[in-house]
Amino acid sequence: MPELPDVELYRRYFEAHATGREIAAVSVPDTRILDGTTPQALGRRAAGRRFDGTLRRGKHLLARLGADGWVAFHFGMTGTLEWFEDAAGEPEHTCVLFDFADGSHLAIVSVRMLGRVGVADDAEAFFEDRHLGPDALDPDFGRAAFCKALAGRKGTIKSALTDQSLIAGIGNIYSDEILFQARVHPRATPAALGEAALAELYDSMREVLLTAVECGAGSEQFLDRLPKDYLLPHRAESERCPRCGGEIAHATIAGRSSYFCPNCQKADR
DNA sequence: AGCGATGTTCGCCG
DNA sequence: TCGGCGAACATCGC
Repeated sequence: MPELPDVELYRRYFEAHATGREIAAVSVPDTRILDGTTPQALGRRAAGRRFDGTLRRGKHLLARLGADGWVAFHFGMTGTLEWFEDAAGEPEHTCVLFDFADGSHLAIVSVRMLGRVGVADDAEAFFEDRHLGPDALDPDFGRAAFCKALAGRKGTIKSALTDQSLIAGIGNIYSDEILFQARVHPRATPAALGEAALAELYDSMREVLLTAVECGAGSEQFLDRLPKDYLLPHRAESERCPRCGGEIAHATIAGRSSYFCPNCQKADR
């Protein structure tokens, strides 16, 4: 699940449960998730300190340890955060575990091991190292910057939207929803779309991501809460378009499984 | 049993 | 140089 809306909700969850608690110890039941650090280094950096703020850019969540830098989380395809009070509540597949001094815990859970946990001294440098573009919801990333970022691209609009070095935060699921809402075919090219359609696509991008956060992306009731004309609940084989009733098409585009409505979504608008 | 899955990265190719 | 593509990573569920 973790694309921008999911990670934004993880960030809020982290703020609600982990921020402010004194960290007594850090353990790493599965070190494969560590990226550029060791259990010892992570423990030295965090033990005895408190998380005092969070920062999200795209799908990366960073948690600040005062002047001692950051712990960086990336959730891959299946990673989650889980805070719990009773030690017996430790989830399966816990890779990193923060034990707080008050007896509660925060688990970083990753079933498929595609997530990453690292440390950083400087957040901006961390993002630069990863060639991460501006966050899709960054207020400073406006229509003009969006159009400029996409305009020169030769490939499909879908590959551009999901390129984290161009715009950070959009993955396979939300690129499909954004294109559906903008009525743009995933194989359209930025050049064929032109400035006006790209500007509309920008509006759809913001609207979709903000709506997904508001509706509680990833929660059980999420699909029911979404507006009636959203593709997400119908993003499957032989489903019907919530707008025109036509059959949803499935194709591999930009190397990813893509769902769209061939009737509503056009390559040149 | 086999295939595909919300992500990222790398090598190969046009 | 750019972009598409497939594989790899690891595991689960249909």
